[in-house]
Amino acid sequence: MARKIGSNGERTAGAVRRAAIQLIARYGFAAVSMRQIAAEIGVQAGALYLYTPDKQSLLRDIMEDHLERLLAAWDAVAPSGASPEERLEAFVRFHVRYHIDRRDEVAIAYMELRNLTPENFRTIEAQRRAYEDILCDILRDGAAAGTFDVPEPRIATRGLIAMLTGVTTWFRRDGPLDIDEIAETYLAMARGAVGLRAPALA
Amino acid sequence: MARKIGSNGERTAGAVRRAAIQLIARYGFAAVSMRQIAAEIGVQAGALYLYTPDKQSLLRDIMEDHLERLLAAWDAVAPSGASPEERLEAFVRFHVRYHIDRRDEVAIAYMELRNLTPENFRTIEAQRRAYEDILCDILRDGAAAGTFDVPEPRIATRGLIAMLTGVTTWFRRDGPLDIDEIAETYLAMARGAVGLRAPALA
DNA sequence: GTCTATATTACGATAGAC
DNA sequence: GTCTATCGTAATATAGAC
Repeated sequence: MARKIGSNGERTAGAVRRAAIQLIARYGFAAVSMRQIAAEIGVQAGALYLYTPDKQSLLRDIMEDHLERLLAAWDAVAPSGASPEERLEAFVRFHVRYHIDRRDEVAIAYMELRNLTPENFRTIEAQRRAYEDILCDILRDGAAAGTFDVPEPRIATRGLIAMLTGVTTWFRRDGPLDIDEIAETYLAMARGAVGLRAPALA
Repeated sequence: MARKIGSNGERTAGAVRRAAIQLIARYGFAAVSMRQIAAEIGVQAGALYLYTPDKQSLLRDIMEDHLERLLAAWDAVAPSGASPEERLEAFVRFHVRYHIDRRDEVAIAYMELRNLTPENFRTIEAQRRAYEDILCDILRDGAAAGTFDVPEPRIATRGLIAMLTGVTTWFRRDGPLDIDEIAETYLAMARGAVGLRAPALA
């Protein structure tokens, strides 16, 4: 969806997006009205339609941008020429940190799939699948190399991603553990789940 | 919520509940209207209010009944006097099977928490926490006995439950794997995640 | 026990003034 | 670029006939 060119419009466009993400993550797409989003940023409901053709497009754009950024962020840190074990470690640490940092978008991407039109769903689902395939390839390579014990890579992939993503439902910034400690705890579980022993120190 | 005494009412009460569960699981609580639920069972919207005082109570009752049944079902199969390892196995098999069998209720219990009033949320959250504690106690006992390697039992509990419950999002009855095979795959991952080696046969 | 009819409120989206 | 005003529709819930 095209952005308008005016001066204040740029600011408002961003504000619309941020307010929509926050409100939809908290209350759900169907429960949030365009009026609520408008009120959150201090404009009237009609003004929102300068920045989105309709409510559905707002949801699709939020999810699409999130998944594009997620895939790009992994590409930027993905280790090349590393062993499956090293790639798994990098993926777990990346996933936990990224999903905590973008909790609202993550919650929307996971919970609001059913509020997409069929056409929009296909687009988003393909992106989600591309992300899933990153981990699945790591598991397959590790199984092929004999370092992982993973008889069903697709099931293991979904199990691990569900486990890791779950952190977004309970993590609090003021909790007893910081992000790195949590990531290491999840990493130890993920390593065990694919049949790797604890690293040397233990 | 009191049930009416009439003859046809008994049947309709059950139909309301079943239709509500199915529709809310599929489209989400906020997106489903009382008219839709009524249409699904062939009555007018007004007739629903013979069986529930309002839409919110319908949601609370669905979640409350589900969690009560879940806790009762575990009590019925929970092994007594067993080792942490045996209890973990029993829990994983129970959880996977029960959550596949009651997918609609499970989806509602996990996704619609934010649509509960604060008071209803507290009730449901306490039940959810009681279920979580079952697994957490198993992990703590295993860690205390030295058979599990679980430095953070609460995090491990949430990770495992998220992993196991994820099965409800992709399982298809006509898929290549039956429920028992899937449960064994998840069991192997869960065992590894808590630091148990694969059982003898491998 | 269920219906029709309705009160009341809110929704998404658009039109036109400024 | 934003506002006010509004159109058309649909929501939850209730009242009263049958």
